[in-house]
Amino acid sequence: MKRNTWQREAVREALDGTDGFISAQALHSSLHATGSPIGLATVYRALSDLSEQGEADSLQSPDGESLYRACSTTGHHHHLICRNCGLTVEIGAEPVETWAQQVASEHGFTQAAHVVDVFGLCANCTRLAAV
Amino acid sequence: MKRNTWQREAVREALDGTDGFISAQALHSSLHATGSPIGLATVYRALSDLSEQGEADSLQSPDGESLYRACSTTGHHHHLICRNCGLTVEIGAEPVETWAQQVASEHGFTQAAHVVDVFGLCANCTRLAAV
DNA sequence: AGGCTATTGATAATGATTGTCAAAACCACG
DNA sequence: CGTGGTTTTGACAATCATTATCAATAGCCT
Repeated sequence: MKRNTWQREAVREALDGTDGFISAQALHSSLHATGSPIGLATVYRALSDLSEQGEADSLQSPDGESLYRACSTTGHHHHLICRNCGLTVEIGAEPVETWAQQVASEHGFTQAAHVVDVFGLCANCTRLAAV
Repeated sequence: MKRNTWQREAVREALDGTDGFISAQALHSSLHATGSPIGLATVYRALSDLSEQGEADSLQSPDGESLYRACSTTGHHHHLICRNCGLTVEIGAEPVETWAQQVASEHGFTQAAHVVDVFGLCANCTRLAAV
């Protein structure tokens, strides 16, 4: 059975209060900074639970870390991420969904899953970078 | 200056002779299996070099390993990968390219890059899995 | 309240990747 | 064909994120 603990709740809230993606390590530090004695292993467990239950999304940073994010929509969606400031926009991707399915079946593949993330510079960072 | 060594050549050839993506570790084992005394660190270095020079593509497997592949086309393309046997098909993704650009600009993002990979089970593995 | 069991957390273990550094290999050049 | 200066190699240690271990704790049901 699934039990409710303050630790899990703390992780959920910390995620909610964070803009963009954050690593398990960073989230743990952040919690410690606010005085929470939560353990690192617990943060990892809570995050992978949340991710499994669809309450959080996860992706891998270019250098191999797993990053997590609390997502407002529970359905399937993708992300548009500013590579400079981390700002993240949730985006639907209907055209991509159908395209992925089609390409997969064209080649005889089944159980197609896909990784689709768009990295760029948000309007703000674009302006700053132009200077 | 960049020097040519048989080790670098060996890594390049091993990559060429491999279907689909392969991890640095696996490539190293594979080389050892053929009698090559090449060192693990060297394989890592050679792979990251090849990847930087655009002679190889790299991506991260769902469990965080870095995988490499020699790609036939040097242009921009994506991959359809069998998550069981590693079989890989290079796919163009025109619809996705335009979609990504469009979504990015809709949100004021510039310099949009994207990660698009489709994982599934190839026809063969699908059949095996059905048993 | 009592008991059963899931969860926690400190720490060890794992596993991929990168750093270190002396020895060996490469590449002009004479 | 040697020689010298540098790059590259490779064995091994170090790092870093993540996962496993396991006794102690804390939830939840009755």
